[in-house]
Amino acid sequence: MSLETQKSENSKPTKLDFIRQVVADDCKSGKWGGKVVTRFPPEPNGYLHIGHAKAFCIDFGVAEEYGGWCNLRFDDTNPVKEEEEFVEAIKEDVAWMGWRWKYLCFASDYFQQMYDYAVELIQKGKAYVDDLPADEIGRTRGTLTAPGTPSPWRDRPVKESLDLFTRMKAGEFPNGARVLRAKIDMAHPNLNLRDPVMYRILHARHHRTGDAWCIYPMYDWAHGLEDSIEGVTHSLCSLEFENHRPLYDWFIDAINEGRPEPIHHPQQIEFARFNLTYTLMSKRKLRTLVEDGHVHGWDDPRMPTLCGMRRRGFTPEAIRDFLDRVGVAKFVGTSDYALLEHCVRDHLNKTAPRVMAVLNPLKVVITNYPEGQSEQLDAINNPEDASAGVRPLPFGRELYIERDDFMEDPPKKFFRLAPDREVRLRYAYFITCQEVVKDAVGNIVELHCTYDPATRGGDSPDGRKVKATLHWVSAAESLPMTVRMYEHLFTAENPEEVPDGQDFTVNINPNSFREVEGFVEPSVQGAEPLSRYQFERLGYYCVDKDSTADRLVFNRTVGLKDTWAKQQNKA
RNA sequence: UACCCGGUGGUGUAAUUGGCAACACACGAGUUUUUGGUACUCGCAUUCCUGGUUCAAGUCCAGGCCGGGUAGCCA
Repeated sequence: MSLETQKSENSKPTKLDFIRQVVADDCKSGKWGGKVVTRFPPEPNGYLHIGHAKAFCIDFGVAEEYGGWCNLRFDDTNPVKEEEEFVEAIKEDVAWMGWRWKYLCFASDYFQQMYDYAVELIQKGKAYVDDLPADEIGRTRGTLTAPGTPSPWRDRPVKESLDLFTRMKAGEFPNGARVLRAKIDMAHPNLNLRDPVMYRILHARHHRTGDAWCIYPMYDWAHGLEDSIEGVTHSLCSLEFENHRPLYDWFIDAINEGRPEPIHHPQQIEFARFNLTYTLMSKRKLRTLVEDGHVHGWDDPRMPTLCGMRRRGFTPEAIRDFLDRVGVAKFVGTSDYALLEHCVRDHLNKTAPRVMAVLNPLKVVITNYPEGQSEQLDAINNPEDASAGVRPLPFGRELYIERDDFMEDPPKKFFRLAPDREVRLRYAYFITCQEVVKDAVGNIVELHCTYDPATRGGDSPDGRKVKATLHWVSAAESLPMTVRMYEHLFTAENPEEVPDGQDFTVNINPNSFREVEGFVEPSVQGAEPLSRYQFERLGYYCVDKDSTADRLVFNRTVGLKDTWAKQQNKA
């Protein structure tokens, strides 16, 4: 299959980013025999967020577009930090985003192979066991501007290193007693090449290998080998590993030196991670938010975690669309949260059924509507999708409308209900406000209106117009519900930007969470958690997992664009 | 003050590899509308700076400025 065909089948007319450019060129030149193998290599020590999603959408996306495959590989080289629980959560999130891995892999599956390679390096005089304590290794590494100094054990005989390394593996030494180091160059301007540690002693139970090992490979030693073993052609990663690439190359070259069958040497390409306005991506800071109770958990709908965004009501399609539009480059920028919201609205507009709900109810009594009577009206489920059909909607004498939709003394541009003014109730009737009923202190308690029976369905036979259409629910036949309203978690576009000696928590938005009680039309009865709706004229809402048979709970995913509110804010 | 990588509207990316700076979002102004939604129209840039090469430079060269990454037995 030709590249062109492939691309058009995936209907991605977008120009190639610099990574896809390289991959396309490699496919054309036959560099890897036309093969494309990528991988997404998370460490199973936390939940995935939108930043990870950018990475794995590139990994899986590139593989798919060029007829190759992508592995999901857990980088589980540090048993003290990793847990099985996260393996499952990560698999769920990647799958939810719509990706299918070819092989499910674990770095720990390659421990023996890595060990064998390490022994070879020692035999070649390219690695040595160092007895220096950790702090001493740190001190002798030098600084950014000053060279390091060689360890006194650097030139110890190969035989001795071999013996010591074997005994490290056998468990003869306590944690931290010795390490295996690559013998490269203690004066190298790239600090990664100053005899990096390859193995450390860690007497810890591993979530997959149990007690089989008490020495564990360091990331820099392991990662390139994992890619090599899996035949990864394009090892895509973030910018901070640019400085590590020479080390990975050195390791593979060192292994291949004098080897009749060279092992596979993957090509690493780095791209920039991305930042999102009003959002924090650092795992440590997200943990602080959870542990200090600023949010209600890792899947709090305000969190940028995939589980949080899922609970919020974001769709995988919208997230992917957003990531596609953000693009790939080497410039570390900050994407606009508004773009994410746009993508979410865009997808939900096409797919979410419409429903009417009132979040800040104001009672309306239709005084000329017969008491005790009710009727069913037809409502369109989705004007963007004719196949979604219609549903019945109960109408009665007493209704609720949104408090914001009435003003006793309206300004010039206010089109909604006001005394003596006529508006349309969506899919129902034209009504006219006749009387404003207030309590003792002057609060508006209810409105008395009359309706025009001839406008049933919302059209006037005489052709007269109204300036506004309001959403509403029947007081007698609507369902009470709790709605959780979310705002940005931070008030600052860049939450990291803080005055003097303060930390990011000063930027936390105290109003990011608010619960309101409202009413929704009866058609949503029994909706499953994660069901998404548009509450007409309000926004997109999704059923929360806390919802029960007798109490509906919704999360606001994102509001509709609101030019009226925008004008108000300017005034 | 070492090494590596970057710098194009407010934001994020394009520019057939030297040929009229394009797209989306945001913002502003309108049209349509039984959602003040959607859709549609219009507006919004001295390509970080200074020199150089060239008929022609965002693109090539030189110097500068600014930003990011790097000193775990973390990944």
